Amino acid sequence: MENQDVKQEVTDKYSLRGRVFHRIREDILNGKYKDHEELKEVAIGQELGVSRTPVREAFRQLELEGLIQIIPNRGAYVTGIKVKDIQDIYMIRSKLEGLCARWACEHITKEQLEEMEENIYLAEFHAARGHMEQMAELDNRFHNILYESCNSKMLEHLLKDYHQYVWRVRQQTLSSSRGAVSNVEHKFIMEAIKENNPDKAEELANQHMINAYENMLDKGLLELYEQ
Amino acid sequence: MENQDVKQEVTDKYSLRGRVFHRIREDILNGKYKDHEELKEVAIGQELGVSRTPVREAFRQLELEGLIQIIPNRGAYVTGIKVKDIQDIYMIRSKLEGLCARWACEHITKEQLEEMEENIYLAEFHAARGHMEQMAELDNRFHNILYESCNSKMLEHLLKDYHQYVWRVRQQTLSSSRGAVSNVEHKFIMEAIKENNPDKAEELANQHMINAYENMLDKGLLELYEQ
DNA sequence: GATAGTATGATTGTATACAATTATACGAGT
DNA sequence: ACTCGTATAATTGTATACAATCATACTATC
Repeated sequence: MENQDVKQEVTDKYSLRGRVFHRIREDILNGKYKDHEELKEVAIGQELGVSRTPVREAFRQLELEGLIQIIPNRGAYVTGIKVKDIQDIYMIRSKLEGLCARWACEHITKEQLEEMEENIYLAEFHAARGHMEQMAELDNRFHNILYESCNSKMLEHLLKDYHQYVWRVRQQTLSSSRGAVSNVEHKFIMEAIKENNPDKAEELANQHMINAYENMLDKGLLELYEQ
Repeated sequence: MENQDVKQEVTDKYSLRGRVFHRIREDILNGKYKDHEELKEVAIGQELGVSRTPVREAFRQLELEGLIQIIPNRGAYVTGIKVKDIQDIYMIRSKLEGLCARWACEHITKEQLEEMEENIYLAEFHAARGHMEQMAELDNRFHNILYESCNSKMLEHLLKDYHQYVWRVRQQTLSSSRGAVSNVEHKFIMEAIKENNPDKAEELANQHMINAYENMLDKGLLELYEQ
């Protein structure tokens, strides 16, 4: 099954459709294409140097991810990131990361635990020096390890999706002072998993998300996405 | 935004792609296409009387839903329903239906509450007479009302997806004696929402899913999907 | 007989051509 | 001036043609 992801990456890298899909996805998430903007097949095809076919296939996928809305015989329109959606995702993730941490207690491998410890150790180093970019990357990686350690492809896939979705906001959040605090929370979560305490791990992961969310609110970071 | 769903239905009904998508989806979920079976574009196109283009677009969507796996330049292979996936989904849904019920306390409309009451009342009637088909439909509808009442398009969409995914299993479960019990649980959930008690509503919805899951295990209904 | 290499056929990936639908502009009628 | 209808342009929906890739079978070589 890990195979599938590898294959997927290969697809995305070498097929035009995959490249178009990821490119448009990025452009929407990064704000190049604004809310309600119309995406035209030929225009995007020309911009990327491909025909309409791979563009259309990419559109179908983007629609299923909720990033665009396709109206039959009319066109594809960007569905921008809504503040409400981000809020909802944080609450949903709160529950699911809790579940993920709970399952991780039983299924995490020695290698994954070691990588977590290394991750946290490294993050302490970079936090002390204010290396924001590295912090963001390490945070990213910590959560991905957690997702992979729960032994559920379903949950892993779901959480990775949401994680991606709020990536931009998250990066800004971590660029604030929360980086160090967040890392300490990671440490507690890891320790709970290590001592195989599912209730504690769940509760901590739960709270970790809520803290991140409230920090975001406090800092007014969501206003960037106000409509 | 409710508009979007309507538009989507129109697409699915009138576009070839939408029809192909739903048809293949059904066929996979209903077991016509077995696990690991290869789906060939031309064959399916001929069977449905369309060209490869709409079939390919449908494939891309099915891949994103995880129902098929596309290996570049090789083909599309059915990813059958795994027992593990169903188990995971029930646990994920347990958490999310809880969250949904919690949010419903604040956001449910008078109309939705009335439809819920009617639903439960009707279900009592059919449960007493052993009308399994109606019970399944009413259960379906109850959960959909709940999803729609939480005021979160994100959560609603997610829960509806999962609900669909385990539809077959669920129907079998309800065809057993649990129908009446399940309806009583619905009643309690509704009452908790009605009296605006989020903690209680969440806990009850939570447990409702776990009960459904354990009933499924007890009855050995998952063995139908054993690989 | 086993294996490596090659040729052939099947299948997918992409581009393009044509059909259907929708939006826009223009003009006639009031 | 306004509205309705029609013509035209733009855009998407679908089908098909061609290119690239992969699987299979056959043959030559050891």
